[in-house]
Amino acid sequence: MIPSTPSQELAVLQTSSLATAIEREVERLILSGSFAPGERINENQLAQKLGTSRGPIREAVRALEGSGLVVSIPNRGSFIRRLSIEEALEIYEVRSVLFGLAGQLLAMRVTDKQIKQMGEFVAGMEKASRKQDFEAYYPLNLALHEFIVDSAGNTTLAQHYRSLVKKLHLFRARSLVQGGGLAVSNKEHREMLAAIAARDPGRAYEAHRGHVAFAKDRLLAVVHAEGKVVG
Amino acid sequence: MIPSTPSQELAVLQTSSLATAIEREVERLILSGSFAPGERINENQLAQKLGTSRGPIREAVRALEGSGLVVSIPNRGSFIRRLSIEEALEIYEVRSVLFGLAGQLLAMRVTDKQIKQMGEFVAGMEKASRKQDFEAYYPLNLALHEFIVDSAGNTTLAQHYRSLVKKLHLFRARSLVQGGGLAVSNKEHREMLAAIAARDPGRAYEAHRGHVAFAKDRLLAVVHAEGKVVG
DNA sequence: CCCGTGCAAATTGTCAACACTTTTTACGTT
DNA sequence: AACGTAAAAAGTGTTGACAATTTGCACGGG
Repeated sequence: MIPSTPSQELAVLQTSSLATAIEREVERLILSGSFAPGERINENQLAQKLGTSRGPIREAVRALEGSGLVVSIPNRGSFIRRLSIEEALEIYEVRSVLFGLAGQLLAMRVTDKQIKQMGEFVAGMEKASRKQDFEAYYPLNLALHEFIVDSAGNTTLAQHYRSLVKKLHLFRARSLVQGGGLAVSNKEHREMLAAIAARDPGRAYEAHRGHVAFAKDRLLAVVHAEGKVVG
Repeated sequence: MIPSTPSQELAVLQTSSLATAIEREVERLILSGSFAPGERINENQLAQKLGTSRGPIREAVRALEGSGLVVSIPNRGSFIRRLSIEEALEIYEVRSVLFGLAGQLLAMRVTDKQIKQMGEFVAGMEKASRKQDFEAYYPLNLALHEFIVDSAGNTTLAQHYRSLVKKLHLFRARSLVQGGGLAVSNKEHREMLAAIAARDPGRAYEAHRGHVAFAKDRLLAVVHAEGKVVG
């Protein structure tokens, strides 16, 4: 048989279903902010926009509800979840131990090549930090975190970690997340790298857990400061 | 308006939808073993059995896919997930730090009444253990774990923890999970309780994390022993 | 006897229509 | 003008039907 060369869109449909493709698209719309927290998802409107019917839309929304990005109220509709500061802090707590575990597991199995790769990420962030280049910093930071979680060798851990990170995107004040300065964060990255390079699981756990826990503290500090100004 | 007294089944439908009710029912069927791992979920058959149509069934299955109890293959159907020993061990790793966090958080907020309640659970298990009464032991053990996770004051943590426990039910050899004896487990429970009662977060984290980690080790030991006998 | 081919049954994927609920709008009363 | 009420519009919940794909099975060739 002659192998066909379908469009990339159709290629996706071969391994997943239409509902899954819709789920990814809606998730993208939510995480990018196109769908604002609290906003209702209009099934008819979305179906028309994506050139499909309501059936697959409802399946996709149901899946998103399970991942916590959407809440459904019977006979009322599905709404983009609104994340309170308390919930955001809760998520940080859970995320911190998961990231700690990722560091611990990575320390036990890391290769020299992976250490080198991590070093490049950290060095790149330090460079961006010195130049106050936030645009360059952000993707590198994301890449380092993804790299650590993916390299830990525990897909369950990676799935739950990613789920938490996605949920955090719903937090209205997520632009504040980097509040507290890049220099402090870089220092923590250095300690993480050192612990991994030393292949010390306990030290790596603490360094990674602490990194997220400190980020939580920084967020809390910013929110508190904001609250005092506003109220 | 006169409040109606609908059947319990309909009462559920008021707060959730038919798809959610179906999701719960199918989840129950899976966790109870009525649906065996690897088995396909026949949409028509299930719809007829539950007196509904395929629409809500598909929504429910889609949600279960998100929680990892079901895997869907396009044009083939949805299957009860089969959990390998490697995946089970992965889950234990994640569960251990989550339970550790639960213990840590509980130690920081526990009331005297809660300490007393925990003590009763532990005492009950010790009693059941002495009598080798597994039937009495199991629900008490479950209750203690649920109590700890629910009392930690972090719903995100509780949700993810429960999701992991449900997934572990898919493991074919879950009957082996208690392998290693109840006495050892009770000793760990005592240490957990002592750490909570002392309101020592660090000690509580270690005691709780260790409890699940040891359970993982015991499972691993049993599986290894079994493997040697078989192969 | 084994294997591939092709038809038939079963099953999933998708859609459009209908029933029911909620929300909005218009209207009349106070 | 404000409020309550009722009709109309909009939207969700559910169903049955049709299309497309996969699976099971009989048949015939090697």
